[in-house]
Amino acid sequence: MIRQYDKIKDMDLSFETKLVDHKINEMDTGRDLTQCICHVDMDAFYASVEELDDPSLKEIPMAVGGMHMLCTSNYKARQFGVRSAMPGYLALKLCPQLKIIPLHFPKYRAASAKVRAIFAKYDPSFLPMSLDEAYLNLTNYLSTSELTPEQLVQQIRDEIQQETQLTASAGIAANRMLAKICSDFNKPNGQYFLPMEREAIMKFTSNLSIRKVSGVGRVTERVLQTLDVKTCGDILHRRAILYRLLSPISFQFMLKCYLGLGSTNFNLESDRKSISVERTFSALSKPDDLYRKVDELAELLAVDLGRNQIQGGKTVGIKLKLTSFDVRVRSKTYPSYISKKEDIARIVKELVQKELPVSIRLMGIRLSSLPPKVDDDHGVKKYFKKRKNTDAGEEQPRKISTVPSSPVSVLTSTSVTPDTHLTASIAANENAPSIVAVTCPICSRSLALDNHQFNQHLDECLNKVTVKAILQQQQQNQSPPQDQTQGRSLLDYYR
DNA sequence: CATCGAAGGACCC
DNA sequence: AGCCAGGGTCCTTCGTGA
Repeated sequence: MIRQYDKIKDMDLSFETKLVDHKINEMDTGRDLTQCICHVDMDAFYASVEELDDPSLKEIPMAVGGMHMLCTSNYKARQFGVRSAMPGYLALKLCPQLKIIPLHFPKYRAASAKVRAIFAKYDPSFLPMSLDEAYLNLTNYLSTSELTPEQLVQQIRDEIQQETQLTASAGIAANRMLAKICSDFNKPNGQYFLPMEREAIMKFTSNLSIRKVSGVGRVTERVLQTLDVKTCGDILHRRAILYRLLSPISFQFMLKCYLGLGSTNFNLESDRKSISVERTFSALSKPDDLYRKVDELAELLAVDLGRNQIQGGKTVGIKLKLTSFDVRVRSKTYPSYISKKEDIARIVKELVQKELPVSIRLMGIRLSSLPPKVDDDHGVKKYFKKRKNTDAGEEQPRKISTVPSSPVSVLTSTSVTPDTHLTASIAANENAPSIVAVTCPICSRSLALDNHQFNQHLDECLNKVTVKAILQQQQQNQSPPQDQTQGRSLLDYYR
């Protein structure tokens, strides 16, 4: 798939560059710098809570979790390289004297509740992401106080420490994406303030490793690395290439990274989409053993369903991790909601049966297509919420994403072979400042212009029409372009 | 052909 | 100095009903 890149990399991408620049400009000027968002992250949360109960743990390397996997480690243990999300056996190799404490969720929940009570004082609609992490919108509070954002956040963190004896780190910035990154900057017991100003933000992102952005993991990092993109600032130089290579959604995401854009609203009305249980065990392959596991899991899931007040789900799915570590996911959707333990078990067994013979080390079962949450009000309020949601999303993740054809179609649709067409005209212009007949790829008009005029025309055209409108127009005017770029998703590069 | 369901992944905490 | 566990979300692609 790198071949796709090789093909593109030597091409003339001046048109793409223009198109992207226009898009960047649009996004840049639409920037919202009015909000003050804070991301608070408790330091080594589970481990710190355990240390509260047993202060002697502070003096030794310690981690919380199980032999299979650790959730957190204290800072003593981190000196040995013991990190969270590390299997216990490996951690013990790194640090033989490591003490591993089992999880005590009720304790963590209690500590979390105290912290959240503090958050609520400063932002009643704060957004908890997990027990130890939350976003706060401090804009309102700041408007009624003399404090600077930094002073206010210091105050919040002091309060947390007084109330719980636990320390927190925080990031303060114009949106969630930036605040999240900032909270990592002065990690244990510190905070970082990124002013809500364009210049400061652009400077910040220009040298920021792309990997710091939430949503960019190992795979994406590697793919981008092969495209010479290491920092958010690098995205600008590679914008045309990225535009050609990535899906609209991925590309939009890249531009946001470059510009330091992120969402500021917390009302993501997130009812859950699925509920599941899964367990790892020593290899099983006998059907009877598998079915017994199914019964166990179905039982657990049914209990969970009840505890979460979920009526049921229309889609029943299984996940099998083979002893080879390959993963198989299967699912089936029904017209009515499935909720009873027996029904779940029966359907799951059918799904499992089709996979036989298998030897697996993990089995998971899942219910999705859950019923919409009916929060006891009729019509009006729901309608209101919906509206609020859509108009608040002025910078939602998928703006150009609804375009079914690829962005490349802008190019491919106008003339038979637009690339050669464009480059031909430009090449001609190099030889002499002659006037060449070209077809504008945007408005589809035939033009007799020299290179400079043509570029000017492009600018005008781009300013008049939004990218979306362009694409729509192209779509209805043109026959479907034969698109040789199939895999523009990041993931495709991996194969 | 717009939609949906299924499968496969990446990623997050 | 290996990618694990368990609970999720979201994105993408493909195939199939219309």
